[in-house]
Formats: sequence, structure tokens, C-alpha cells
Amino acid sequence: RNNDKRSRSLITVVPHYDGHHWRKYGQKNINGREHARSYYRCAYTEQNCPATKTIRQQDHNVTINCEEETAKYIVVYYGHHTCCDGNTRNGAKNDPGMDLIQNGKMAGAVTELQKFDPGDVDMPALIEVLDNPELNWDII
DNA sequence: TCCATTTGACCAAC
DNA sequence: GTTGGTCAAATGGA
Repeated sequence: RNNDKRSRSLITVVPHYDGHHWRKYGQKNINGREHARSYYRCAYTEQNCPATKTIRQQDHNVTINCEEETAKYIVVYYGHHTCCDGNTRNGAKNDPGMDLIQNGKMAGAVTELQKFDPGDVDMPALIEVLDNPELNWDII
């Protein structure tokens, strides 16, 4: 039902890491599927940040960097962040995604669709892309 | 005690 | 009536 709003979607193995701090507010089993859909909103809603996202796990896994099979998630973003632009770059505390980024898994996950050079992803640049409301992502 | 997550209920769109 | 998104109380961990 959010389809009428501007949204961006991508596939990743680390749906929780995008440089922002998210708070989960709901989860539902959709249409009897195997995997539930999770609902997240920006933790900075008190700053009138309207950003939300939904994460649903793919039924099939993806192989990253020709090594191991990892669960694949479709992440759909609605709205864009208006909260403390800049300091939310570090807003995600204790972020498990950083480990994945450093060993290249995040790079592999993103580059799967973005055709970036695996292992050479500029995360700040990637976050800028994710933040950019002018880019109407529809890579899926 | 604070904060994030879980989970069932509620509501609006279809 | 069904489905998808949100709310809010309960719960657990730090």
C-alpha cells in the first residue's frame, strides 16, 4: 500500500546496515510465506524523520563472492531521512554490518545488482545513494 | 532503569 | 472479507 509513495528497493545480505539507526516496530507473516516480513522505522522519528523500510527474506539464498551461501533479503525503503543529516552516518551503534563490510560480504551483496567492483565499495558513497530521494530505485 | 524487540490487535485499502 | 502496515503493551537484555 506504500506503492503510491516514492520507494527504493534493493537486495542485500545485510539488511540492517545502511548507515542509519532503525527500530523494528512490527513483523508479519505475509500470505503464508515461509519468511516473515519485518517493519522498521528510523530511530530518529522524534526529529520528524519519516523514513521507514520493510525487509523480507527471499525464499532462495544467494552466493556471495563464490564462497558461501547466505540468506538474501529484499529491503524496501519508503521516504528518506531528514534526521540529523551527517551524524546518523554513525547512528547505527554496535553495527554488525561493519564486520561484513570489512570482509567484503556487503560489497558482494550490493554489487550483485549494482555492478560495483567487489571489495571496492565506497560505503559513504553507497549511503549517499541510498539517501538520495531523487533516485527512484527499482532494481528488483 | 532504559531501550529495543516481540507479538497480538487494530485499521484502512483493496 | 482479506491483506498489509502500524500501534502499543509486554518482555528481555544491558
